[in-house]
Amino acid sequence: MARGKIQIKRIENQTNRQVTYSKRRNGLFKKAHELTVLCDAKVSIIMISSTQKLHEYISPSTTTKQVFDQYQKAVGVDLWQTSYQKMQEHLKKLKEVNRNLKREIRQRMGECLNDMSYEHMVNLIEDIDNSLRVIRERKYKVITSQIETGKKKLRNVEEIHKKLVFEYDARHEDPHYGLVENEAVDYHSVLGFPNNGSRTIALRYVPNHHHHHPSLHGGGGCGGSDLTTFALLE
Amino acid sequence: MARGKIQIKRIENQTNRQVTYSKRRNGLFKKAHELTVLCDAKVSIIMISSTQKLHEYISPSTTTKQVFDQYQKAVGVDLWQTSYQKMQEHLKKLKEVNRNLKREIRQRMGECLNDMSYEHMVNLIEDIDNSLRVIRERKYKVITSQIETGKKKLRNVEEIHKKLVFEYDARHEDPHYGLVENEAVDYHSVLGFPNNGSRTIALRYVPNHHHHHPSLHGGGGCGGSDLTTFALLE
DNA sequence: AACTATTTATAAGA
DNA sequence: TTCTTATAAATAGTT
Repeated sequence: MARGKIQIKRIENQTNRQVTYSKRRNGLFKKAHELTVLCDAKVSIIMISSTQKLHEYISPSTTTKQVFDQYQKAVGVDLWQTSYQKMQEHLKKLKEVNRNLKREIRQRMGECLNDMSYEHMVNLIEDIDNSLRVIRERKYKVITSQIETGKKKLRNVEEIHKKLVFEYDARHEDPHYGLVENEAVDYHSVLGFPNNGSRTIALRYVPNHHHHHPSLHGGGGCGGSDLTTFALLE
Repeated sequence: MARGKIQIKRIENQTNRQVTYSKRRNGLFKKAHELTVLCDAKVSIIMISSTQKLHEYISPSTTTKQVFDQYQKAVGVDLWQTSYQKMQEHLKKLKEVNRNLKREIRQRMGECLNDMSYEHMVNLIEDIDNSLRVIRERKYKVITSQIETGKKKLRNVEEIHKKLVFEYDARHEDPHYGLVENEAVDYHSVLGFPNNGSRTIALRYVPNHHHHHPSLHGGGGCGGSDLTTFALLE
């Protein structure tokens, strides 16, 4: 607007364009500020240059966030306002639910009974009583099944033991009996016990040593590392 | 900037202010658009007048939301991004807490016991048992206090009844005794019972009719609306 | 909303 | 970037 009129169209020379951007940006911001003061208005300007640089003007009496919020309220466009509000409502509901759950637990634990009606108390007692019965039944079942498992495992051990004794006796009657190699018995897989039981019984039995006769009643020559262990029920 | 220089300060005359607002707003938007075209830039202007009216300019190549998003990314400052994230974390935590509370309740109600350890189950039973004891004690207390209150009220009624019988007998011995008007006894206030008890006993006693002798054993002449009622304990 | 005297913004050059 | 300056554009006050 000086030294010659210009066409309003993209300035192709990049340097020129940037200079003009800078000059006119200042002009725009100055005008915006004058408008702010003269007319008691609020102005927010955000500019992004062709090189993606960002500049902003905001009236001194406000903040960009405030203007954003007002814009949203006025235009109604869903920038994020609604999702924000929905979130807050969700939060509120969750808190409410939470409070109720906590109250229920407290009541079930015998607290906060002062403001409870007599009828409600009777119902609560009946309810808890039923629950207790259910849980005790469950506990009973667990115990029963554990005992059952224990019995089976015991029977297994006894059977193996019997076999071993039988073989032992047979060998004593006939020294040539049973000199078979690789006769190892995998107790662990037979019993289905884990290796790492916390309480174990060591049976001094060395199954897989060549040129050795198995001995149930333990010879001193058996190293500790060869002990076969049986986990017991905890 | 024409026909005289002006000071950049608030225009007090409202009409002038609004005219200037309108003119300069157009000027600003025009400049913004020229900048957009000349410099290949993106400009967002939001203006709020002193009368809270909102106007905006946005470069044709973009949208206000896009500019907002870019602004947030660039400025990064706490417009709402962080508060949004904080909210989401809060929400997540609440949901987690909620889930745990619900699980606890379900367990206390005897559900979801399959994945509970035996020890945990024993503890739970003990805990619930204690709670039940507490609640039953509480229930007992409530019953006790209600019975106590009932006894007191009963004693009151008996006393009043005795007095009435005594007065009745006295009057039969001496026909001139006790011809006193306004001898009404307010049973309700004496007993402390509410008027609207659901179960009531009607005592046919008309205390406040002039020219009538009180009769405890009810004459047919007594209208139903004059019945004095006693609320019983529910 | 239109007019216009004047101020202001700014394009081009330094 | 900043300064200068001729000139285009914006606009205050008026109609």
